Amino acid sequence: MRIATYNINGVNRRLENLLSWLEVVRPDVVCLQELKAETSAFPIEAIEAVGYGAVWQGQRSWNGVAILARGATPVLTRRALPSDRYDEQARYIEAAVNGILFASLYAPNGNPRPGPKFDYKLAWMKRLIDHAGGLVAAGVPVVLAGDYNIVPTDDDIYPGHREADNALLQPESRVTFERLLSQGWGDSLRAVYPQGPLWTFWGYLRHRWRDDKGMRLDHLLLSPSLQPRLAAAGVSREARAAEGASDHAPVWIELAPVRKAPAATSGPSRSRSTARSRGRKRPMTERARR
DNA sequence: ATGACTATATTCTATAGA
Repeated sequence: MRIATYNINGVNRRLENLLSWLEVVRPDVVCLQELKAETSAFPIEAIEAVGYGAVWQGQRSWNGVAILARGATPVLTRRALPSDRYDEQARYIEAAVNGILFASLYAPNGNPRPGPKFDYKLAWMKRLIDHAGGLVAAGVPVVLAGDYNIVPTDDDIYPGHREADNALLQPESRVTFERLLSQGWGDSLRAVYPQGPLWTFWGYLRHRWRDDKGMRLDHLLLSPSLQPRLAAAGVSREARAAEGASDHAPVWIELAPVRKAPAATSGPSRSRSTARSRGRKRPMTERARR
């Protein structure tokens, strides 16, 4: 199952970029952010025409989130975070597809700092953490996908940057991301690529794309039960390189199918995988202790 | 300190983004 998150930066302005990317990558589920369109202006007919169903929450001018599913309509579970007093800001939508719960979230930017926008960023993240904690406690399989507007570590921004005042890098911002992970969520891109550049955003200003000076802002967090199924991950840089592209690239993961319990009549394929697991090295923690 | 770039609404200018 291929899952992607994509800050599209205007779903109507970039509809052709979105459709051509969908037709090439064919993800099973896509979480979109920054629709920049009212709910009534979401291009559902064009999206259905390439084989996707969708749920979405729009807003005039800014924000806006959606969840797309190939060959299915996601089952909506909520259109905002609980106790969200800022419902006019369309930043969260949640829906189930094939037994997995998906959230598409667009966290506040928070600049300039200090100020009310930074306060709102931290307050919104606290509401996300409260809700996410409930999802982990419930034990359901969940993917929290979206633009978190947080650079988690110094390894997630181009070297030599001068962004020290940026709300996306502040310790208070990073702590909220760490609190999420400490609930048990797995940062899937870093699970596959533990170190090194993994940019998902390159600003339009100052030739950031040409110079490959990016940041990692878009994250796919997996609930504990899904983490063993993580098979591959990547950033669709070709979409950022395209004409008229969003300033974000799509980020994707591949989840392996659920392994079925061995049936009594299982054939030769089972013995092969058993042999492979027998030859596996001992876990890192065990080796490290010696 | 400012603007550079790209978007939408407030539209020959302002606001937001990151």
